[in-house]
Amino acid sequence: MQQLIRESSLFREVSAQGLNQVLGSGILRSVEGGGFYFMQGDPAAHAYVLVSGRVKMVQIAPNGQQITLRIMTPGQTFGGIAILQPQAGYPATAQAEEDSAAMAWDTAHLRELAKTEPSISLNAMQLMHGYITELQERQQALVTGRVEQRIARILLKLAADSGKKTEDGILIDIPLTRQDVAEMSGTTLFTVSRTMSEWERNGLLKIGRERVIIREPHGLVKIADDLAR
Amino acid sequence: MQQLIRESSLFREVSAQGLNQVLGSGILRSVEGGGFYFMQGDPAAHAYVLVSGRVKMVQIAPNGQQITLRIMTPGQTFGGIAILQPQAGYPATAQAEEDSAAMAWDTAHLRELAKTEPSISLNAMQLMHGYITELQERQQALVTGRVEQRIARILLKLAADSGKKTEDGILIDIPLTRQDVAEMSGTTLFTVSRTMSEWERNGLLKIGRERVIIREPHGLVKIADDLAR
DNA sequence: TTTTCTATTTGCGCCAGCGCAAAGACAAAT
DNA sequence: ATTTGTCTTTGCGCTGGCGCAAATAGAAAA
Repeated sequence: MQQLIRESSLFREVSAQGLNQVLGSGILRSVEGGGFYFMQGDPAAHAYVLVSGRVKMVQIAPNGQQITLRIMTPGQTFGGIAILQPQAGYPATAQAEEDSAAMAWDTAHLRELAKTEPSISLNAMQLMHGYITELQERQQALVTGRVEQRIARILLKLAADSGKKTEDGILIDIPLTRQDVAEMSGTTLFTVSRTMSEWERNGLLKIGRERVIIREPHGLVKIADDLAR
Repeated sequence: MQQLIRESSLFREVSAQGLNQVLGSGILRSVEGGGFYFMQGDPAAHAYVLVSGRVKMVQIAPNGQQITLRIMTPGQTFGGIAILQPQAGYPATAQAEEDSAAMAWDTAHLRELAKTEPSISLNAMQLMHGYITELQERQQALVTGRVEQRIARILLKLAADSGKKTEDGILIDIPLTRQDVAEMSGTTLFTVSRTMSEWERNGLLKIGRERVIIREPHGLVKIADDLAR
């Protein structure tokens, strides 16, 4: 657990004594599956490092449609904007997908810590930079790519993040509904189902209820990178 | 000019002596219309504050299609990620739309300055947070909204940023081609033309070559916010 | 086993928006 | 006034992907 914090994206490179302060000033929060750490727009009062479980960052559009931004695994940071004035609202909602726990630091402590440990600020910026890059890539895909490509990319990304090798291919080791994939790729449940079924017929995937195994990553990559439009 | 820097998004709230250092360590670069301050992927060596002219931030997709992220006006910061390790590449390309000039600071100086003036780090984070919010909003619009809505929003945003009141309505005070609008709203030149012509017929807009006047902002807002889909 | 609940598939119809091509309208240069 | 180059409009045809509804299939509970 200390290990996890020390290597977390927010506190890596923090000195030994700094780390003690960090550990001392954080509090542990646990949220059961389906619950929320915070909702989009809430004043950004805490930054979190996930300790156990899985947490989904989602956005909810005015019309109620959901967009899943990312699925976090232990060690990852969310709500990092809390370093700024808490007036800044959280830009997304953090929902636990299963029972989970996370360490939390409030704005005041964070700023205090950042004063003596500048790497915290840098880490936070690094994180934000990462989000920006990711968002831009996604936006690019949305504008320039076909739905098919977007789905392929999401599957590959999931495989990279939580893939496990099996004899059949790479298993995406999270319960994953077609709806989930749709929310991540900006399309509908139906289109995802049709597309993935097609891929199963071609032998690219092996799919089951809430399960995806990638048989031929290479084939997916080819689809994802295909320039033709 | 000092005025501009003092009030810029990157250096606001910096102390008087800090500001002197800032002014001393920056260099002035000018780029003629069509030229580039930097290209997407270049190592992020400098952060800039625009002094004069207009600069467009664009992304170029693998297939060559362009996405315009924002159009900067004097006082705004671009390339702010340079505070991080320059290994981080710029996430977008900065192209001058007309003859322009900008103050530039390199990574080493920035970090030095940030050490004594912590507000610089905070400003940078604030900036990044702004981008993230903007990108997320745009992504949401891309996924959930109709093309019509996206165009309406872009026009409203442009009006907010560079609108000038005239007797006919709000003039968007930048030369703006249909292609530009298309790149910002993630659609095509043709669709933009058709949509805007329609709006002109309905009296919402008055349009000309590279010119847009919003006659009834309220009508556009209604389209932009319309939940029906 | 049977029931119940939720996830998934699939047929069908539909239309928003794309892409091309050709014509028209401006603005600046000659 | 004429030319040249760029921006804009518009007709036409096409199709990817959406949305609904009904059927099917798994998994878990009873």
